[in-house]
Amino acid sequence: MLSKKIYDSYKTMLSNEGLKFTPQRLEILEEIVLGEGHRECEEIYLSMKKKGKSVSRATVYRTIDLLVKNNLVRKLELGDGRARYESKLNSSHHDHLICIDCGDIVEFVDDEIENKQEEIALNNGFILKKHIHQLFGLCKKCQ
Amino acid sequence: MLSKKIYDSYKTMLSNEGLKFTPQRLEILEEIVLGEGHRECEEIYLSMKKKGKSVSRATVYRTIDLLVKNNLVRKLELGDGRARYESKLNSSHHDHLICIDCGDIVEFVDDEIENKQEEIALNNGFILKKHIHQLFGLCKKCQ
DNA sequence: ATTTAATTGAGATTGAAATTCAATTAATAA
DNA sequence: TTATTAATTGAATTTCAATCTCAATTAAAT
Repeated sequence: MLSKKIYDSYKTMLSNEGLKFTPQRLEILEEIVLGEGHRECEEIYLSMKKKGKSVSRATVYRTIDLLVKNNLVRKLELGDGRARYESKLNSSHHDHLICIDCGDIVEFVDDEIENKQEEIALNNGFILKKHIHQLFGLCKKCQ
Repeated sequence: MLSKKIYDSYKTMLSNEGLKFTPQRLEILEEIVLGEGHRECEEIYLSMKKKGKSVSRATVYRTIDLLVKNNLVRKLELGDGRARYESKLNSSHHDHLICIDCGDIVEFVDDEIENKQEEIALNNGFILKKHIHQLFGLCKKCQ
């Protein structure tokens, strides 16, 4: 179950956007925050159906877009045409190391790289807004 | 026109893969090597048609996949659902800084980041095969 | 309780990319 | 050079994730 803090801030966020607080919207955030990370829309949708939730693919897609826009969820594009999603509420910023064989995902952060990125943007006259940094390779099991 | 060196190595590559050296395959590589970088399949296709080349979308898609697979062309996925392509023959390795407003692309390299990436992979038991590193922000004009 | 505008969901649509298959063509051998 | 053969091409079709449509439903303000 979602913590009161998250529950309330979600309600406030929706209210601020002039949107309604619906059972589907609540259950989709709940599914993402409490469930596995790095899942695609279809997996999230199927997991909810399996639990007997009344929800449609269209609403999952729409709500996830909303959550991404409001910084509650992070969208991962791994280049295979299907986006993955993970909650931003239970972990801090990180990038991803992905096994090209088994699909396993490891999270990493490197402060030096984070700083370098800012520096590079600055040196080119850019204001950095976001970045995508993904390392692809073979994990221990797959070598 | 393609240099003899590139022309010959392309022929060798195709031969090694048991593939035929066709006018379409030659002209598609020529278009990518001699034309603008960071273009999508459709742009490459239309540019060729404009020049009166006899080629189809299907062949452009198929040949580009082949060129990417053989390391002659780099594929860029910027998260908007359309892949961009650039020749790897006229420039060395680099990553990209992209303006989220005007779409302008600046290339960058940072040796320290390159090393850090290897280190991170190693520390997690991975053998690094490739990486995607994209910085998104506002360029000078768009701030 | 009523009103009103937002939301939902089944199904249709979109668009980039991949695939099909008959006609064509490159490459090898005669 | 010609014949043979297997690969290639391209128009059209298909795929698939994602988006959109619109009638029915529902949250929330009055």
